[in-house]
Amino acid sequence: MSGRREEILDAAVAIADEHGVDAVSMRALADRVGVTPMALYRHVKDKAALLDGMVGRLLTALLPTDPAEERTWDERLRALAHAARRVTQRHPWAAHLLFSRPAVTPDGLRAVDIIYTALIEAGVPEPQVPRLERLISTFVIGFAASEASGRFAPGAGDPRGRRGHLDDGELPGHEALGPWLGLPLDLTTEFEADLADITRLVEAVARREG
Amino acid sequence: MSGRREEILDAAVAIADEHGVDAVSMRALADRVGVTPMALYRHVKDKAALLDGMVGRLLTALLPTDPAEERTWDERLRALAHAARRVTQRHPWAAHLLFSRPAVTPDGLRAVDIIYTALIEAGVPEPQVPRLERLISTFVIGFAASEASGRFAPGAGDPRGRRGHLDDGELPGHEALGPWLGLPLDLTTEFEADLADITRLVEAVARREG
DNA sequence: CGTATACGTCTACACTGTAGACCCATGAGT
DNA sequence: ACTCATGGGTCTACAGTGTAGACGTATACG
Repeated sequence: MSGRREEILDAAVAIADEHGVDAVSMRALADRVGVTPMALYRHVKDKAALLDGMVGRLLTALLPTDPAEERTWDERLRALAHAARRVTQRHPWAAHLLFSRPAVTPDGLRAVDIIYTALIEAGVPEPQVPRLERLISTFVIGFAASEASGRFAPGAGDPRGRRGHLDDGELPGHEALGPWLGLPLDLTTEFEADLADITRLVEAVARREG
Repeated sequence: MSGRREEILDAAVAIADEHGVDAVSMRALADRVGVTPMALYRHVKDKAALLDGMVGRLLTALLPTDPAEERTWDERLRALAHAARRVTQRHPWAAHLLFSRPAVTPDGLRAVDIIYTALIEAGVPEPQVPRLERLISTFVIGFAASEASGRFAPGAGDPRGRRGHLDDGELPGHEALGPWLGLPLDLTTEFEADLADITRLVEAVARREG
């Protein structure tokens, strides 16, 4: 009940934001809270549980603050997706933790539920809804994690420099796309385009047997 | 040049497979190789570089062994996706490392190239190809990582038991889907269905302006 | 012969998570 | 008024981590 646990989790999040998640050690966290390392174990079972708790705190921030019921299903979906991306931009370390820990926290379930209701409203046949929820959340979290950890970083996709010792004939695709690779990429508009495509995917599934 | 490095990386992979990736310590690895911990640093810059090298080894296994040129673009895509999933099933620890390290290794580029050529063959307008490649690889790796780390695990999606202290009214989506949640899920056929949907997505993009 | 080069060893340091025993304030019950 | 449980905090100690730095040695090549 005591807000002490939340205090601790927030301190841990702050450390991770400032110095990276690796800087979150029990000792450093204890220092920050003004307490002995072992005292933390009264509020947190484990270091693993600590990390779980940290993402839990962020999940809360992900949910729409105002019910905002007015909008259409695809706008609600997009809003949630953008919120998720915003969180992982502010807290890059959190991105790949979202994969490890199933979203069984209340807030996690609430997020899943938003997707469920959106898909139902879109006319997706009910048996397909859970699958599409997983497809969407997987992509969104995956995109966020990729962005946060540099998988999309400049120099990853193409750069002529990178593919040093491969015969050009070995990478026909890269060769064909020469002009388009290496452009600076705007991940925000790319994310938008991806979401639009996925929205169309949902509509297609709904049409197939709605 | 020396195959020593590969020997070491393979030993590390073996340890990770047997006892989890956390069991891959420089000391444990050194023991396994029959050498002193510090000797490893002649072949590997860092622990981080060690992990990179490990996923590099797996990437090699991902690529199609025989050129297998006969097939259509979507079959080649599906084959690659399944190969990726197979790898992360055999080596669950590797899944989320794939997100951290950009695929700049030669084998990584080769995999990207397979997707590029498939998309071009599908008729996707060239400027859109890199984006769709990222969309697809993000989803595939995301699916693999989710599966490997239990995000899809039974008990994650619904279970009545889990959503203990939430008013049922708070999760209308879950309530509406009651019957369909909690079914045992067959991730292989789900993955197939997802890939089919994504194939259709690609076709739609190709149609839009092909 | 001499000298690189590749490979390996030993020692040492700062740091990690956490088990176990102990302490102290508060408040409830009898 | 006395006991007792409970929640929070402290100290010590241990086994394990990655890795910097100095030192050794055996093979291959000029």
